[in-house]
Amino acid sequence: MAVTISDVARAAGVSKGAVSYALNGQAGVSEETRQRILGAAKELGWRPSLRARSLSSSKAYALGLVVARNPRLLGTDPFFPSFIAGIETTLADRGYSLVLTVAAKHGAEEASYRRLVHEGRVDGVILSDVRTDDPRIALLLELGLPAVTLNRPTAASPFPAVCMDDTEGISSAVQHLVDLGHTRIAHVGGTQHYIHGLSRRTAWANTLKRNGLEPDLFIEADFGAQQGTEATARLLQLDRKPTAIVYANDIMATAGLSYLHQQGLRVPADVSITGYDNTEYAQYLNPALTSIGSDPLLWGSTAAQVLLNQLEGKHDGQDIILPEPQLIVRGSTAEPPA
Amino acid sequence: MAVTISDVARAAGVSKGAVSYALNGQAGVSEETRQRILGAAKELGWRPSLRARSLSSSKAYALGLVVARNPRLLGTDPFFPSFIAGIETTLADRGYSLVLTVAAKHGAEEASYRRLVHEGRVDGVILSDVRTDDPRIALLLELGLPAVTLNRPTAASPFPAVCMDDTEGISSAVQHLVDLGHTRIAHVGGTQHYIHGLSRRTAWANTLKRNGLEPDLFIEADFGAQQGTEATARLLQLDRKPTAIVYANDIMATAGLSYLHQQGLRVPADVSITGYDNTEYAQYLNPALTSIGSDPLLWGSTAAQVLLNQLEGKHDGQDIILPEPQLIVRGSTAEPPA
DNA sequence: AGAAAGAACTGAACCGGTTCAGTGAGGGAC
DNA sequence: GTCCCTCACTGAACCGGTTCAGTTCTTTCT
Repeated sequence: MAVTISDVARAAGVSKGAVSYALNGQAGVSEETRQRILGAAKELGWRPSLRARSLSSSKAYALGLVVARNPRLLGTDPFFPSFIAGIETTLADRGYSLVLTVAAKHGAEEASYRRLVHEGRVDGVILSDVRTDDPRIALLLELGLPAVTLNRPTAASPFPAVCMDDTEGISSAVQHLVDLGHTRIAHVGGTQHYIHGLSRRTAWANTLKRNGLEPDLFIEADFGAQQGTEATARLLQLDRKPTAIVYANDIMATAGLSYLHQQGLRVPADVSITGYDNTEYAQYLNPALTSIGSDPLLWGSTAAQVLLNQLEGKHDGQDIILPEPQLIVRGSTAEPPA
Repeated sequence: MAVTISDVARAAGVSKGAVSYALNGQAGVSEETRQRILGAAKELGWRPSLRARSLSSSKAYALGLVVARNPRLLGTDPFFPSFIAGIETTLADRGYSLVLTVAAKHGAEEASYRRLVHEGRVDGVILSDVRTDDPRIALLLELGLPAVTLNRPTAASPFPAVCMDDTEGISSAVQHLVDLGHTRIAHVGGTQHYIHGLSRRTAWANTLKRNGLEPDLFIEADFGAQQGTEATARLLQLDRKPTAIVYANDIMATAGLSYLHQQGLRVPADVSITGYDNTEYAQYLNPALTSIGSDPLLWGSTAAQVLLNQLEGKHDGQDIILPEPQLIVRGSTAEPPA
């Protein structure tokens, strides 16, 4: 079969233990012997068995990601594929793997984390889609599972966070609209239960207030196309109709755009709109969508790095702040109608 | 620490071996004893250690998926997230996990498969994005790694395939256009190197021939927006300009639509277009995009099932044929200009 | 010079399962 | 009554690493 540690030990004329020490860079072997052992290992083409290692060291050499989304809607979101790719760029280098779980139903999420722990599949998890008072924080603590969170949770969390603040992006979108002369700027927010839903709304509101405008045109939706349409419809029924709508993501903006067209409104002549995510198709919409472009790839690779460092006791516990997503102005924003 | 097989054996008054037999439903214990053992296990809350099992049984209890895509473009594709969710629905039920790998660079793909095998991370892999004469078939054979392929490869493959034929969808799109009166129907294809790129082109060509039309308006692109735009531009420069364009996916169609608008052409009044995938945003384009809707979720869950059955020796080797994706007619197709 | 400390390495236990050879009891055939 | 077979189960080896308690030899300190 495959070559084992015993083969290497025999070839190098030492004991199994010595080989283990040499491999892991631990004390207990002289530099000379270490080289001889590593030489023999190389010659024999030895790769230590991950399974044996896992068993004796109680480590999985893998990280987990639990995605709690309706599978049918998952394809909508441009975030995850890139984010996962980012995680992978880090893991591949470090000999770790990613175990991915999709929790469709609500109760399935907690069960997924429990299963990952009980089966010892992973050494830690990356917590995305953090919610206000996220119950998973307590769950992970109970399970004793190390983690890193995307953005700092509102609930007290002992885990390091990797933050990509959406404030600046949203603020500059709103400011951009104010500068164009808009005074009735609405926000179609995502689920406020998610901290990124909430923070986008807050950024929108704060920027309006800074400009002496009232942040009263708000409707909560769920980041999905359907509710994006409905929210847009409700805004149009108001007495105080908006001349600009800041959507919390591109898909809602896209659905809103479609609805506005159906109602005979021109974008941006009658209504300006902005999205968030800078989805690839955003630039091909008619008109091209002004959006805010984040960097999920960087977010993923950084989160994985922080978690691995944490596992190795090398992380200082500080949150990592990533560059803020930037506004990308395109054709969907213009001066308000006279 | 956690309760082990020895604890259960002691509690039930039998040996470790007996517990193992009882757990795995093997012969060697009487029904009475089996019940007693299972009872004791339940009482103690015993969960057999995946790691120990993996080591002694040489199995990983996990499947692998290697995605070879440029990470930046990965977010574009609505296929993978849903597909992965489908895989998960099957795996979660069977106690397996999914190990996901993203291979950014070209050489990284082979390395990924090798690593999964050498580290014993997975018991089998799902092969997506199958290419003509796909070199991975030989690689997997060399590595002795079981697999299932999405659609039947052109190269001889001993692996079972789970097929979702794109022929009918494309055919009915072309037929739909012919029925509307179009005679110059172009195809902007995806990479022909992928079997789904090739088969869509073939379906387009065959349907035209069946209707006595010449399939001469073909341009190969790479399934990406940029090349979708360029291909559209080239089609418009031809003497024999198309009045309809069948794109191999939605993102190219979307980019094409944008370009047509820029050129002052109206869709569908001047040019009809169709996509493929039925991305969520397709219905929100202006005009809404006629597309072909596949079912990645079903594809994923079925592929995982077939592979697991295969691993347990329960699969008969037959290919599985899934329902064909269907045409969804929307506003982007109409009669050709007079 | 003698004691103590440290470095280099060995041997065996251990992680928690699976599996196989072996044992003893019970039953059926002749 | 004897032989043989089957069934139910045990004990130990095994998977391939990690880790800890010892052993031996060298160095350092007083």
